[in-house]
Amino acid sequence: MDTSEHTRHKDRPGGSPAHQDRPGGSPASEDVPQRPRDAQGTRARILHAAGAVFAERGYEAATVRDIAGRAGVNQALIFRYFGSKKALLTEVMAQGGKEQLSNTPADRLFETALRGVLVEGGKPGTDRLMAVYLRSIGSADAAPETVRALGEEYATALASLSSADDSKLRAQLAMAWLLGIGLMRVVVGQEPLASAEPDEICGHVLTALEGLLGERN
Amino acid sequence: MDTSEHTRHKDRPGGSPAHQDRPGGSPASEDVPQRPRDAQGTRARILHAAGAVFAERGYEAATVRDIAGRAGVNQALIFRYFGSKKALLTEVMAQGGKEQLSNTPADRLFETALRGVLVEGGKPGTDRLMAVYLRSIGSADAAPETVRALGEEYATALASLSSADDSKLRAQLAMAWLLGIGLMRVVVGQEPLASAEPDEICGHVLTALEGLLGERN
DNA sequence: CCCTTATGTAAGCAGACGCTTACAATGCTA
DNA sequence: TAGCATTGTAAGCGTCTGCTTACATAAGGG
Repeated sequence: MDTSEHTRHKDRPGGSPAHQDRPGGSPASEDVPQRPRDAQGTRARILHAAGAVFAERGYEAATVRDIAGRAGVNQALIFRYFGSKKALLTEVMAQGGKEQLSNTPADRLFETALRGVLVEGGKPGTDRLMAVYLRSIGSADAAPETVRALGEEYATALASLSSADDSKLRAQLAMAWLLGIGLMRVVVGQEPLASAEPDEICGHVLTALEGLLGERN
Repeated sequence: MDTSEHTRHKDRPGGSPAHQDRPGGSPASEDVPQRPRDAQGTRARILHAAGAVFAERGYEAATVRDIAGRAGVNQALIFRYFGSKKALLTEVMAQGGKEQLSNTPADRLFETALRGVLVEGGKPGTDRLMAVYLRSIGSADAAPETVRALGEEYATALASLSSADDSKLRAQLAMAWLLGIGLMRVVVGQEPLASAEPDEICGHVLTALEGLLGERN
């Protein structure tokens, strides 16, 4: 069928040996103009590119050749640094997952996460972790496990807000809503949900969940 | 190293030439004991097998060889009857999608759909249409389109319950919750959500959504 | 009976895939 | 300068994929 559809970054054209300068807005860019043999930098570039490709195509449709091409790196390095494609996905998912959890008080956690989905999910600039989750959840078995583990922690934190005996179930229902909204916006793109203002969605959802999460019983 | 990750149904084991009689508990089995050249029956068997395989593995991970094997049919027939793997998915998704919509009054629609997800989604016996949606939504571009179209109709019907000016957005939020719950139960399998009683979940969700869907403003 | 059409089968094609291997640079240290 | 581990590269291996082709049956009609 298609075989084409996405731009094939063939390879570096001529004899120029591989280094292609700093790609630009790297974080806290050192003054070092060229670092031709930088393991950490290469690892980071691979991780970043992998996040982007997984977010765009999902785990199965993404290829290590695509990732290597986007990172400007030989694909053999992916296996040197990460071992396998699956391990790469796991690493991508693991990075940055728990930061929000430890930096946010429980009673602000849900709204923060929801706004994260609403804002971060769509823009191509951000790391789009949620898109990786949503697009890969059906295929790779690593994805459901990671989502389950991460969701477990969110739900536990969220459950502490309610003293109901089924507080965990309630918290998981709230998390499920969050995921569903992300799915509809990012992957399905259903209107008017996909273009609605985060504030409006937040208002509706938080109002509806008031009883579920906050009630004394 | 593994490269495999999921059980590979290698191929038909021995020299036995692929025929393998009527598998037994086929749905509403006609009395016809053997119909060696039955186009409609073959088509139906392929569709049924495709639904099962797509539901279990998702679109990308499912192979036409798997589907053909499960249907007890030569894989070339899949392309004769459906043209392509993607067209097969579309057909699988299209079947039975709108029946519920036309058979259910709007004010019972959401609960009916929700219970459908909660009951049908898990059991391996049923056709598990929801599982196909959830597992394939990230990969095949046919899936998001179908989900969007179907969700559009559900949301429109649901929106008629509210006279709010953003009633459609509200309805889509409700549908998103439904999808998210299905995702968490069927694909992720997060406990205690995955094993919770449909009645309990229904109660929580319907209570929370009362204001969203029913309110006069 | 042959001819045509519908149905099923066996084999394979061309390409993409994850991953490996053999080897060239590079930098560090002694 | 020699030795060595680290980092990067080119090429390909074996397998799987969706899909096609050439051919075997079966039914039906003249």
